[in-house]
Amino acid sequence: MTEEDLILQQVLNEEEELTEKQKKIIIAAIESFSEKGFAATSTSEIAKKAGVAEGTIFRHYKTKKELLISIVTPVMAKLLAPFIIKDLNKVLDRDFEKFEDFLRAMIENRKKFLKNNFAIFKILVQEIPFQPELREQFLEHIAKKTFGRFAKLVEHYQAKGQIIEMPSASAVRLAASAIIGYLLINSVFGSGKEWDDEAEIERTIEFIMHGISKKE
Amino acid sequence: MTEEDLILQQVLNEEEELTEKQKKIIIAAIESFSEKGFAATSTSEIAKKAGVAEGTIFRHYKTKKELLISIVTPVMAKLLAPFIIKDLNKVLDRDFEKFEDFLRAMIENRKKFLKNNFAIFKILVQEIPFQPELREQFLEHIAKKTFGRFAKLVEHYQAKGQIIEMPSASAVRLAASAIIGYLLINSVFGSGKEWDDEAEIERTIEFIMHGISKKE
DNA sequence: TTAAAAAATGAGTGATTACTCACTTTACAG
DNA sequence: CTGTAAAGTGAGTAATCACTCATTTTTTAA
Repeated sequence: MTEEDLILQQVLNEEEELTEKQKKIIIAAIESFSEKGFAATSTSEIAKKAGVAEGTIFRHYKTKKELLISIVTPVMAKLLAPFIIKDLNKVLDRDFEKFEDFLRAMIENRKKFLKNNFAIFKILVQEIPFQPELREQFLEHIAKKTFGRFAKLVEHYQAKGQIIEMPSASAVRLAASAIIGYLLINSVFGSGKEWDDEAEIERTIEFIMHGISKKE
Repeated sequence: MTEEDLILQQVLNEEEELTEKQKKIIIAAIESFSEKGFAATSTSEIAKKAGVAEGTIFRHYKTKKELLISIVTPVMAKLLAPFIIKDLNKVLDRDFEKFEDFLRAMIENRKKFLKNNFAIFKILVQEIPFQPELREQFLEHIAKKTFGRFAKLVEHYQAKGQIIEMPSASAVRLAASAIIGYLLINSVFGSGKEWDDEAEIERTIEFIMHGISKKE
């Protein structure tokens, strides 16, 4: 439970048996795709960066696109896995009495994930609009499975009287917008000293719960 | 005041005098860049789609990148212009008594803009991570000018007692996250019949004002 | 009507692209 | 050791890339 978040490591170790050269190819490809974009990265460049002959790439991956997909797929499958697939059901009835506490844990969890997998995440976001395979995977893994789970979670807290009545899809959208907005801005400005992270997290949670209007 | 939002038309008509062929090049380039991405689009493809010789492109634009920038720059400059540069100051003290009304107008305004300029907007978002010139322009036009104006607007409504006390930057971030989240999801699912647009707009505004917690 | 300027052309440039394949090296079971 | 399969190689492929330039067509103005 220490560093299950490092998807790169996870893929390099667990999955199938990868040769040393193959690992180097993956690492080099992630770096280049993230920096320059998929289409603007050449296979010769990846080979050079990986210290490998260009032919070696095509021994393991039939095409350049297949290399991309082999990198991005595990992120898809695990993007929200720690909470969703493993823990969400427990969370639902046991762990968090208050929705606010769930939000806090959620933000912390996804923040770590994003930090640990920023390069791969960036590739994913960049290429989804152009790669139909990726879009399908995304809809399958994220949009359907994950979103459905969150909807149920919202309904749970609605039943408890902590969340107002509205379609659960809308509630998920609104909360997710705020959290994703926080995560993205934190990933850009998080290192600056004007950014008070603790405070911003609390403001985000407070905002999701109570908005920004003055109570009277 | 009818269709000032169509940036493409605006560029093609107003700006400098463009030849017919040049207009066709711009239209073809926007289409291809939006569909396949900048790096994956070839100049020969643009020329063919525009019904123009490839050399004609390079008569007007020194490089392919210059073509990209000439397309995206006006969007930058005008992305939030209608509200910001032209109307925001008036709005500030006169038009909207309540912050909620401002939000409503804001959402409607930006929704139209996005709908009318979706292809160019997509290109902008896609290429900002890879084109330093675009990033600079973005910081100059959007991040600084626009964000500063919004911050002032928030402070105005804080002074009126309609928004709780918090750093104005944080309030802008939170409200903008909710609005942008709405706009993006609307641009994807907005055509489906499960999407009740009026209701989602109101929920978004209500969320920004009061969050999703049950009042008691 | 004409001459100069601007716009447009498309064949041609060398560089680079993703990918192939005959070959060599390495790993390992019997 | 030996044989076999997998891993790795890098020169070579045709296609495509962004871009050039000598030439032709169109526009403009006197």
